[in-house]
Amino acid sequence: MASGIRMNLQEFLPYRLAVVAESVSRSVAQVYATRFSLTRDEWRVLAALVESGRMPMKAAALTTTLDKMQVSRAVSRLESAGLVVREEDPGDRRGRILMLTSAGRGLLRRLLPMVEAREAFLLETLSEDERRLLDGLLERLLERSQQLQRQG
Amino acid sequence: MASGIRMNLQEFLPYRLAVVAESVSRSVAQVYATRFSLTRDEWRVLAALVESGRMPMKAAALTTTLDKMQVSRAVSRLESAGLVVREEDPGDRRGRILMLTSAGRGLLRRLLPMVEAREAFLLETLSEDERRLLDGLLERLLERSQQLQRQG
DNA sequence: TATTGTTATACTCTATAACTATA
DNA sequence: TATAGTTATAGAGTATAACAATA
Repeated sequence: MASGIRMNLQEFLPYRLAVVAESVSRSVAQVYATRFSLTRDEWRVLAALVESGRMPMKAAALTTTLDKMQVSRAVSRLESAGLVVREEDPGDRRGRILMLTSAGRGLLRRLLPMVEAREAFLLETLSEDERRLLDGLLERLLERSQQLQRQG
Repeated sequence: MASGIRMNLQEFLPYRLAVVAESVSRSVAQVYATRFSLTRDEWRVLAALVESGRMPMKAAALTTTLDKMQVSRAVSRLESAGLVVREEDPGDRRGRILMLTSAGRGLLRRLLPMVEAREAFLLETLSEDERRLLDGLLERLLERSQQLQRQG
């Protein structure tokens, strides 16, 4: 072509990944946002709490890959909605521990099956081998992209 | 566990995809945002113009998966920066045709090698077979997620 | 001195829709 | 009536940093 430069956006991996991730994200957000009035950050914090029902805020930030400010704000809203409470951490009085309330557990009991049904629908088209492979490929891409970000 | 409900956020596909896509996106944005002061939307519009150097705005919206408003704003900024111009479409006077300026082409000639080097670094860890497979898996996930979004 | 969590601020992005000019 | 593009506006999300309490 005239310009002597090339680029096909459609085949550019970062673009493809962004488009797919955004579409997948929207398909799940339809459940937690539209039907349960949760933001993505609130949903992530709740999801992090499913396993044990309690977690230090610091740990919630790590497992959700949100920063402390995003967690702090999401938790404020969740607490106002009566879905979680914050209590003091006796081991480190700077920290606070998040706990699901029974209302929070109730919401998750209704929400999780819907969200997991959507994930199952997405995964239906992939064989077991393909799922494992996808997982490994994503992991490698994550590591490489983090390496690029560190080197600036 | 006490709650009788389960969910491991780390293994939840929509979450994993979002985390990887965001990290990959940031690793590329370091180039176009930090070094060339472009937003993601501006970068996408420019990338769409690489192949032929000109394109109707409507087509740019389709190939970038941005909506017409996002394209309109990105193009306004790109035009202020002297990187593209809009001219009338003689075939349909509602439409306008985007054209790269020589400054735009010059910027792309400097930017593309850097961006493509990053993509190459990301892809280095994948074999040819794995790249093809990843592409197919992403395509299937995209279709399925669009299906979920349509059904609401 | 460093860390946890909160708050403030400014900035960007997003969603919706009204508006114009054409078709 | 419908479409291409622009503009307006309000709401969400993001980035940075200052701050209080504690380690």
